[in-house]
Amino acid sequence: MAKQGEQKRSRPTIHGVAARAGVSTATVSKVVNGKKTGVSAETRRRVEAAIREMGYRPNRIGRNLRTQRHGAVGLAIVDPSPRFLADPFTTNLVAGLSNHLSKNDFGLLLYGVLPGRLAECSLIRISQVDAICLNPSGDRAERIESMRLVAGLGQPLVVFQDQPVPDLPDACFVRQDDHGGSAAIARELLRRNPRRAAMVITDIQWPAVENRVAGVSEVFADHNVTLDLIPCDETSAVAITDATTRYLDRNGIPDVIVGQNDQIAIAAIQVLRSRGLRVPEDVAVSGFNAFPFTGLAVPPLTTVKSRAYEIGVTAAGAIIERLESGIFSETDHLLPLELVHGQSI
Amino acid sequence: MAKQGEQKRSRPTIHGVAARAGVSTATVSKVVNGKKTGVSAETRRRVEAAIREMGYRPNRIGRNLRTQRHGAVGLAIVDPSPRFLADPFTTNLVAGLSNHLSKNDFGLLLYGVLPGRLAECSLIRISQVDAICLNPSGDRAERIESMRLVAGLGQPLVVFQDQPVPDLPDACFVRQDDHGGSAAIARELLRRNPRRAAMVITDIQWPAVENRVAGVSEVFADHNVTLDLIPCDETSAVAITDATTRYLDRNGIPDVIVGQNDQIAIAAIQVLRSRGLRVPEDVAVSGFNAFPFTGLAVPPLTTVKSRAYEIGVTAAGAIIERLESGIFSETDHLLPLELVHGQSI
DNA sequence: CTGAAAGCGCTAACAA
DNA sequence: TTGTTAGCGCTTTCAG
Repeated sequence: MAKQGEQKRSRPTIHGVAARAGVSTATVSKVVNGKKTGVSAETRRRVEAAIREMGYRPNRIGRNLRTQRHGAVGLAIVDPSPRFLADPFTTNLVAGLSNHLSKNDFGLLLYGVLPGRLAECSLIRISQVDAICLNPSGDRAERIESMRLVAGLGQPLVVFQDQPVPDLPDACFVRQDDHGGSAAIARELLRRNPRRAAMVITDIQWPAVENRVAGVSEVFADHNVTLDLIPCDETSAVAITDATTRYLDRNGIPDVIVGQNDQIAIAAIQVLRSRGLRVPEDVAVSGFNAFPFTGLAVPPLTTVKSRAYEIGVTAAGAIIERLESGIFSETDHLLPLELVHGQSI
Repeated sequence: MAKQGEQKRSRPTIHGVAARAGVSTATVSKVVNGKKTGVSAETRRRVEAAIREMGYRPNRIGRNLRTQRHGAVGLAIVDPSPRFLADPFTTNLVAGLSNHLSKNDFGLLLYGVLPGRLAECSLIRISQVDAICLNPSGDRAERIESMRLVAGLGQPLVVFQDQPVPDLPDACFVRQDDHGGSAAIARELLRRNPRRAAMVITDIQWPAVENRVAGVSEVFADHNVTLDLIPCDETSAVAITDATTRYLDRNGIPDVIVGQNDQIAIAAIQVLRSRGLRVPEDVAVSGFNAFPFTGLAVPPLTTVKSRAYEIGVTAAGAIIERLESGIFSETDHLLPLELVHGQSI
């Protein structure tokens, strides 16, 4: 007696619901999973009532074991800082990914990983997910190593922002055209007929940074504009202003300053203004990303609108489709970017 | 024949390993789980060899089903915006929570939830985590409703930033002393002998905002300082500057402007400067949060250093302990805050 | 020290 | 339409 029906204050299972509704577990399962067919309206009502009364919530583990699906996607963000969500680009990407996944009843398992420690991450070691997303950093070789490590798990892989690696078996790349975007910025800057430009960039090697530098240097090289790179720790406002100040002290004032992102551009503008220089009259400055808050810069930045949120959404869509069809129908999603005209050039 | 031993290119299971090593699954399980006792050295070696040769990795789901543990914690962030990770406070909290959880081999399942839609979230509908964290918003009644909804699930609950609700059974509150911090800010502002103050706040009702408003108003009320509230959409720089501008046009220039956070304070400073007003000479301005990048403000903000990352870490610690001991040893963690002296007051 | 066996909660054939 | 049943991969008694 008192074996199944009288469950002893532990959480109700499908058996308890079945007993209460006077049906079999199979029927409850059909109702829970919204199967349209195979259950009479009357039975369905009884089951739904039992579910409500008992506060039954299906246990995902049982379902997972049976279906061999986890209903979750993992995201590893490789970042040297424990504050791996500091950049608005990343947070917008995560929001887009998470929202679109949960719309399809997938969860997002979030991991920040220090460079070189990917293999130790519990996402790789133990967590079971249906697909893994990777936001790699470091130089291209390190990034490829990360991708291969994850690809070796034999799970669908989505890589953000990096150039496709052709021989990864079950992988998909989702990125925006940072190269084209920064080339557009550079062309805009050419109107100032610059002779010398400085580009302030992070000292972390993100693929996006490489592409933005490449886009700018190619355009400038074609027009004999010298390009100096100023690397710094972009997470610290002081570090940016210090590095910029040091550059100006040593090299004099360039004709244009290219910010690798808007925060950097704003910091550069601060430095210039503190020296009594006017933007854009004396020095033109450009940003990158155009997230809402950077609209506050004075003067308004000429920048490029990044599409981080859409990258997340696109990735989620690709994963859902891959999981349903068994294959990534498209393995390289490249989102085009557009210039935002401000008054800083 | 060919039933268990010859597994057909799918991942090896504990049965395959057992067959190969010529032992039972129970023995393999002991070896896999590092049980020190109950397995002879010789047997252990054979099993380990089989594991290596077959590249066996235990399936987490099977283990979970048996142990009734999910190895994951859920976080629901209630936010009217789909960009639920826009605020640095939230992202720091998430980073701290995620990092400390994964250090203990727990995953973090992240959900952005629209107000009033919590019940529809799969985190709530389906049992898939060992504990739930809630970052509530809305007015106190709505927040309490959210808490009760989650608490009704019978899972350990951690609530961020809100005032404790005494009768929630298995819950723990983790928050910082926004009230005390903003009172400190207000006392600092009193040095300017203000008669009238304006506080620019978000139009979303976060508990932190309530506390910050309360801390400021109490101090000001004691000293007969009028306090006007200026609500606006803080995610948009333009909305902040518009609301502030409108206020100044209608009410004239207050003696001090209290920003509910640093972004808002910076926007307010922009507005004041564009009118030729000096900060702090003509108007004192204060911020809140002191995340790295806001050090860039001119003049440097007088603000309060928030401890979002530590809130996340504290919550993770509380959850781990709760899961091990069966009870939250402390149900209210209140982190003290400190003033950061800048030059904006 | 080792193995047989009983499930953990759920789904999906298949049978009725 | 509904129920019976056989597992999914694993851990854990308990008996040998």
